[in-house]
Amino acid sequence: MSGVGDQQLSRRARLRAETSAEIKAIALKLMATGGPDAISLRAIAREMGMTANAIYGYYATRDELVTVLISDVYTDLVSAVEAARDALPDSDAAGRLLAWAQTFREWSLANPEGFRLIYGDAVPGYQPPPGGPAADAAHRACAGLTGLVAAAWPRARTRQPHDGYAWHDFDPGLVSLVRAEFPDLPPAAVALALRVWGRLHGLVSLEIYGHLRGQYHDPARLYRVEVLDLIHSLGLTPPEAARA
Amino acid sequence: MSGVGDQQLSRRARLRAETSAEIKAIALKLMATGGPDAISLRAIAREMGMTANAIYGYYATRDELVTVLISDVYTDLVSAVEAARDALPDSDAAGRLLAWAQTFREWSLANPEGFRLIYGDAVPGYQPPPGGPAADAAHRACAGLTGLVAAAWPRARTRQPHDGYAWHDFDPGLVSLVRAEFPDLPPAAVALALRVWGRLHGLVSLEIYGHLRGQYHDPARLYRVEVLDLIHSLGLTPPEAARA
DNA sequence: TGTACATCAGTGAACGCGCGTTCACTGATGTAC
DNA sequence: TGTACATCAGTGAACGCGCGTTCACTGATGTAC
Repeated sequence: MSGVGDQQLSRRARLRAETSAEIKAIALKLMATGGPDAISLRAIAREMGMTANAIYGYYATRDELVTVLISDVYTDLVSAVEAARDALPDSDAAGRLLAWAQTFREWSLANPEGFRLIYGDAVPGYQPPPGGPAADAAHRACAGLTGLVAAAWPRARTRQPHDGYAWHDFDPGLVSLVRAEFPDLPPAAVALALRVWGRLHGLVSLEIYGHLRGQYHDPARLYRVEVLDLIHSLGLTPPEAARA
Repeated sequence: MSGVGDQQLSRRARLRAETSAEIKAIALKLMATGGPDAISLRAIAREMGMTANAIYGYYATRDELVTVLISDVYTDLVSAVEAARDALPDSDAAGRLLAWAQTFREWSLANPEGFRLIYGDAVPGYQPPPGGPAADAAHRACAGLTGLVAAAWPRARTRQPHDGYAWHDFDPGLVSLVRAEFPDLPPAAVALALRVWGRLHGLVSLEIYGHLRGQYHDPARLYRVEVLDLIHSLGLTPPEAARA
C-alpha cells in the first residue's frame, strides 16, 4: 500500500462515486422532464451515453436505484424545509411553522415528480424494501414537525386529547429522535404533529395531482389560510397580522 | 321496425352493455387483486377469455377505458359517503360530517387501488382528458362537503376569513351545484369545504400510501381525533361526548 | 524504469416478457322479402 | 315458413416498442516485482 497506490485507488473510487452520482442526477433530470415513465435503466443509460447494463456495476437492480433515489429526494425535501424553518429564530414559533409549511408546498410544486416519487406511485412495478425506502428522512420530517409542535405545546396541550397515546405505539426510530431533543414532551404531542403533517400533506397532494385546479383557481391562498388556521388552532400568534 | 325486431335489437344492445360492464368489473377486480400493473387491455381480455383487441369494440383506447373506470370508481366512493351521511338526520350536523369522513376513510382502506386510481398515479402512461377524468364526481364530492360545512356555517363563519373569495375563482360546475342548493352561502364557505377536503384527504392518503405505518400504529385513532377536532373547530357539538 | 499480471468499468448482442394497436378474417345473429 | 343478405362481435396472427436482466467479452487502468 504505497502512497501512490492509495492515490490511484482513491482516484478509481472517486470516478466510481462520480458515475454513481451522475446516474442519480440523470434519473432525477429524466423524472423532472419526461414524466414518471422516463425513469428506467435503459433511459438513464441512453441519456448518459452508456449501455443499459453498465448501471449494474453501480446498482444491483432497478428497485435498488429507485430506493436510493427516493431516499435522496426525501432528504433534499427535508433539508429544504428545515433550512427555511431555521432561518427564523426559535422565539418566532409561528413564523417557523409557516416557513416550514410554505417551503413544503413550494418544494413540492417545484419538484412534482419528486413529490410523487416520495408520496405516490411514480415508478410502476417498484417494491419498496421493508421499513420503507426512506425511513430516516420520514422520521426526520416527523421529528421536525414535532419540534414545531413542541414550541406550541404549552398552549396547544389544553386543546388536545391526551388519553390513549403511548410511546410504544410510535416507531422506535421516531421516538428516539423526538425524546433526545424534547425529553419532556408527551406522546400526544407527536400524535398532534402527525395530524399536522396530514393537514399540510392533504392540500399539497390534492394540488400536485390536479384535483384542486378543477375546483378553485388559487390553491396558494387556500393553503395559506389553512396554515394560518393551523397556527391559530395551536394557540400561536400569527407572524404578521395577516388574519382576517 | 317490428316489435320482434326491437326485442332482438335490444337483446344485442343488452349483450353489449353486459360485456361492457363485465370489462369494467374485471378491470376493477384485477386492480384490487393484482396491483396497479394488472390493469391492461391484455390482462382484462385474458381474464375474460377473450382476445385483447375484442375490447376495442367497446372502448376506443386504453385511456378511454381508464377514464370510464375512474369515473365509475369515483362515483361509487361519492355514493358511499353520501349514503352514510344521509343515514343521519339533517339536525345532526356533526354526526353527518363524522359519518361522511369515516366512510371516506373506510371506503379508501377497503378499495386502496380505487383510491390510487382516483387520487394518484395508478395507471402508468395514462393521459386524463381535459377537465379531468371525473369532474362530475369531484364536484359532487366537493358540493357534498360544502353542504356539511353549510350546516355549520352560522357558527363557523365567525372564525373564517371572508375577504378575497369570489365565485368566479371557483369552477362553474361546482358553483352551480352549490348555489342551487344553498343560494345564500358565500364563496368563503366553499373555500372552507375545500380545506376540509384537504384535511380528510391528507391523513387517508398518507395511510394508503404507507407513510403512517412507519410512524404510528393506530391511524384510525389519529383520523378520528382529527375529524373530531375539525368538528370542534367548525363550532359543532360532537355527536357523543367522545372528546377528551 | 520496464515488464508481466490483475483488476474491473464498460461493451454488444441476446433472452424473454408484456404492452397497445392494426389487419384481414370468420361465423353466428338478426333482417327483409 | 324459407331463403338471401347484412350486421357485427370476436378471432388469430402480426407489428413494433421498451423494458429488466444475463452473458461472454475487451481494453484501459492500476499493481507487483
